[in-house]
Amino acid sequence: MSDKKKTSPKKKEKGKYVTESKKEQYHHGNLKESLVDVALDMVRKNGAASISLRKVAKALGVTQTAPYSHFKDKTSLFAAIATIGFKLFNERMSNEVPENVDDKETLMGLGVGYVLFAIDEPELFRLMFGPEISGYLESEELLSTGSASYELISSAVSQSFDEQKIKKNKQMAATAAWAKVHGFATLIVDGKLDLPAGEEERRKYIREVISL
Amino acid sequence: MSDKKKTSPKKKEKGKYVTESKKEQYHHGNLKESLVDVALDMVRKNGAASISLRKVAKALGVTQTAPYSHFKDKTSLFAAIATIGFKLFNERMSNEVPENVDDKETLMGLGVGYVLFAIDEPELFRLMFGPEISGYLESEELLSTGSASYELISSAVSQSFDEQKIKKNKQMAATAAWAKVHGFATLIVDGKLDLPAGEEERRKYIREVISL
DNA sequence: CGTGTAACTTTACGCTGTCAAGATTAATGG
DNA sequence: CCATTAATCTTGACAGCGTAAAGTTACACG
Repeated sequence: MSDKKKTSPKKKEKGKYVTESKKEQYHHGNLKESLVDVALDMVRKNGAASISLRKVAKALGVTQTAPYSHFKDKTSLFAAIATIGFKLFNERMSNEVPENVDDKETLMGLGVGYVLFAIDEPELFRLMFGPEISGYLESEELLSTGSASYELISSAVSQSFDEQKIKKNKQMAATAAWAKVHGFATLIVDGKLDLPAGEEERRKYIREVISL
Repeated sequence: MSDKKKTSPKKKEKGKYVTESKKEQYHHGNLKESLVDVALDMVRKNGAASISLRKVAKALGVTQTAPYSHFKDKTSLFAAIATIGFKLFNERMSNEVPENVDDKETLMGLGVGYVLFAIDEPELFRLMFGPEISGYLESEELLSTGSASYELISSAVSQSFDEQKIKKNKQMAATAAWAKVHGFATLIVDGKLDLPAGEEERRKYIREVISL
């Protein structure tokens, strides 16, 4: 009943994310970022369903309730991860568009980027479009990065149609384009489709399917 | 310490699924079907995530472990529900195809049915294509009803292409068709798209988007 | 009628998200 | 520089979850 306090410092195993050097400090220092880092890793490796706040906390050497100082609940941690996901997603799409191409090629590039991202980051993609954060409206950043994705495609469709002097309803065309590419990505991520092996073969395959 | 056994019969509330009349029998009678019925209801109303085996059991007036006499685990109950889902899904698609139409119209009807099903049964659709049963290979019936869906579309694409004397890779064309319709349905189910109000307006809208 | 077996209960374990209250430390302002 | 405040983290607890193990009931069949 005498020593409640840390007589032995628990011999913390100190994984790569546990604060280094300055041993055993009460405040972690940058727990919030670390939580996102670790959780992002876990999502990538084993999917969002495999995550528990307690495991994330333990991996960082803090107690199970420490995350609640930085995140309202589990969903808001997922939202932070998904936000990162959408940023990477938007970059990936943009990077797939070559300089100085016409609007049709721009649209194609975005679509290829969309699908390639899903291939490279299946679990992150699932989280971004999955039920864990669906209907979560409390993060402005998540909403904006998320809708930025749609804007990319939507405006490319619009411009592509101007270019080709097509008069069809642009909104519906954008929906159709988005649906095709999203469905393709979803089916791949869910293991419903087989893919060619190399990156370039895949790019070619994706282009062909998208253009059908 | 004397009366472990049911001195008072617990005054069972007896919801609509609890076996009627013959009160308080040890054996439920048709627990397996009842479990699926109740769970299907719950999925429809609140989504698969809202389900717990314990709640399903309680709704039927049996103890929490009773379901394990009929289902290996929670996933296999989900698989049973998804199987029903795929049967309804396949019926819905087939019913949307009028008699004596060409292969192109057949394909269109299937697509419209695909999307309409997703609209009418969003939670069931999500379960059918969601992570809960993804990778579950232990139910032959689930696998066959599931792949029947793909066959419907795939063979319609194939015939439609013969009809139109199109020579493109049929498999890729089937993939593209499936992707478009599946992505469309997924986006609707996830609340990412707005829909017209009436059934006929929706049918028209779906046809237009699909044909783009 | 006796017995095996399928259907169900009892009990229990470890894991989960999250709340409330307290301890510790960093930050701030006098 | 010190006192107070506010942020951060810990302790402890609760209810709900999936599910394993072992016991009980009752029906089906020889």
